Amino acid sequence: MPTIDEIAKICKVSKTTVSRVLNNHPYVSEEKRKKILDVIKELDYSPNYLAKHLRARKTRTLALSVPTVDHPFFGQLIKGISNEAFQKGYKVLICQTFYKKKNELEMMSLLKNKEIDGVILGALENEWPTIEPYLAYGPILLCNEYHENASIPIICYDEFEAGYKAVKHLIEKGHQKIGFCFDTSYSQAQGQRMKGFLKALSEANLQVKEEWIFDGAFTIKDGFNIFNKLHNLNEKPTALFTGNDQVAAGIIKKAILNDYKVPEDLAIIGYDNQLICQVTAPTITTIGIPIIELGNQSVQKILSYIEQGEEVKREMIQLPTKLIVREST
Amino acid sequence: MPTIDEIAKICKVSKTTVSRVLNNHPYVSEEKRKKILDVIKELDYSPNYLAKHLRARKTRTLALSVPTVDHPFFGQLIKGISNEAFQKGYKVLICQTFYKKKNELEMMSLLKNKEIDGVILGALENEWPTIEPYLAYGPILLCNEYHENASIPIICYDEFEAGYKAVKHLIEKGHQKIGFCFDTSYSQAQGQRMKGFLKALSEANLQVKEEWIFDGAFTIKDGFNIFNKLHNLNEKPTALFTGNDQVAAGIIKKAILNDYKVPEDLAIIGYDNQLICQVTAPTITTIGIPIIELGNQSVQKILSYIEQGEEVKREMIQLPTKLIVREST
DNA sequence: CTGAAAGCGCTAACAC
DNA sequence: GTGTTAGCGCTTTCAG
Repeated sequence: MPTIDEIAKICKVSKTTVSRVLNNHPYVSEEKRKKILDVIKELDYSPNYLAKHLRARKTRTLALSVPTVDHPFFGQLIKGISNEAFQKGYKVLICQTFYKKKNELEMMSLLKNKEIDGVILGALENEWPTIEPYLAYGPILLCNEYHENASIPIICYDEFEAGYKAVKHLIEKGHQKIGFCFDTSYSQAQGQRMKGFLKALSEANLQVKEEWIFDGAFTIKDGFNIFNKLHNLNEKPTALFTGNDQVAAGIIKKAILNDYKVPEDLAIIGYDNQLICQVTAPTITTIGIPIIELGNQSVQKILSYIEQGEEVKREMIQLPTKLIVREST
Repeated sequence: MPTIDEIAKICKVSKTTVSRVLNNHPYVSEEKRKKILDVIKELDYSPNYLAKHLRARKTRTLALSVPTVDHPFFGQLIKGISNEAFQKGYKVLICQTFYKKKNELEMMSLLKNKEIDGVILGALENEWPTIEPYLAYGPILLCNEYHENASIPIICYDEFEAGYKAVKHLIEKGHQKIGFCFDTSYSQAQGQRMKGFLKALSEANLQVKEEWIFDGAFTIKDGFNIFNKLHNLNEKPTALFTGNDQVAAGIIKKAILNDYKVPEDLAIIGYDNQLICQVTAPTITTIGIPIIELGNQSVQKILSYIEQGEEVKREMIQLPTKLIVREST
């Protein structure tokens, strides 16, 4: 790969001039510009990323953390964020936390290394005080997560209201024994969702039993396991707010195999409105989330901080969700 | 963020010495090493990625192309590849082609820019001659794809044999009218798969009708559409090799809704052995692919080229697949 | 309009 | 053991 110096030498100009045509500066004679452009094309020259950005002290790449990439929700989130970033001329480095604090911190240190210009947290593993110091190195933003003390922009949706309306729907369907699932990361977002769940229950003078609350709910397989636990309970819930369509699908499958009638014996409500909701039997009632919009807004917000060079401040953008009723409730 | 110079100044040593302790070189007095380490920790110093790698002329990052990230197969592939690369101290930049030649070339140019050290193609959109020149800038490797002329390592599995055994299974189940689906990218890998399909048919003296071959088969929704097309046919196939579990799930759902008996009226075989195979009713017969292994081997192979600095050469590693029989056939 | 020179932050000969 | 110096490839003053 030729360097800018070689181009300059061949064109018998200084590298300054080459740099100027590369960056579309004015004040270069048409003649030289043309010649330089020709040689650039001929030698198939392309400027060195590392050198260019070392000089500019920025990288035009963002990092995005997710628990794992092979989950439909996060797959779509990544897709949305990558597209939007790409259109603005930024690249996205995907970092999987696998629910480990350590992996999250390793990503944060990319910010210190100047390897990235900003971080979008699609998950939050560490306590906020652990993350906060990294703000000194670049903007950080929470997407699809929530934290009460985080002094950064939060792009999310109203998890409380989503939890509330899901459970309210189950209650209206006549259920009194309602369970809840959350994934391994007990995030504040899921805490909010649970508060909504509890509010709906208490409004109807209902109680939860502790054994109706299941954790580790993320995949179809987790759904299988949760069903097994539920099935072994003496007093079983008759409805479950699973917080995740994959989990819902897994539970439904096992329930049907064990001669439960869904939704009569066990009503199930998912979360995310993934396509899988439409292929199970019965189909899955769920909460629809504007994933792409979540991604777009996150990118726009973080880029505005990066490009203005302002200090991030706490602000919260909540996107609307909707209840989508199908056969499982 | 402090630089190496500041550390040096504070410790009253040259930056060479600081660099030496940073890189664990010998020949630094214990005393100075200790002092330097202390100051580094105190100032929370961390070396600048851009500067370090500009100097070293490498980036320790790989690019991986996939059609789109929000598809279970590619999600798992990304996960496997990222993990393996990460363990070896490399980062991976995910690039989505969305089946566009242009996007693929944009990724290839990262190699020219020295923004990445190597490329793993998880999809192949352009013709091989278009890609080949980029070999001058770094190693390229095909993963989960196949191309007869590509002079690079190919980590794949025997698509021909997979197609053959899938269709053979359908024939053994008594089917004579068997259809085939492929996704929008008519890759050579899928070509191989189709050859296996055709071989099995011809061995049994069976014919395909052109209208039994469906393209655009990638998602659950595509499965819905394909079912609709099939349903409108005068002469319908009684079995379908869908090439994809999501598509299989979509077709099965619509078929059941339209009072087909699966597998009696329409047998369906998927591809990939995703968890979704286990939650549909009926469950899906499929071909199991060693996705993680595919990723591991790809990373190991490309890193060996990057680190040895050798020219890549054609070599093919084929991993085994297996037929997993469930209720849909 | 154009070029010389400085410098982004780091590593590695090479000398001492 | 340690420091001086050059240079990775680029952009940007500043002077002409």
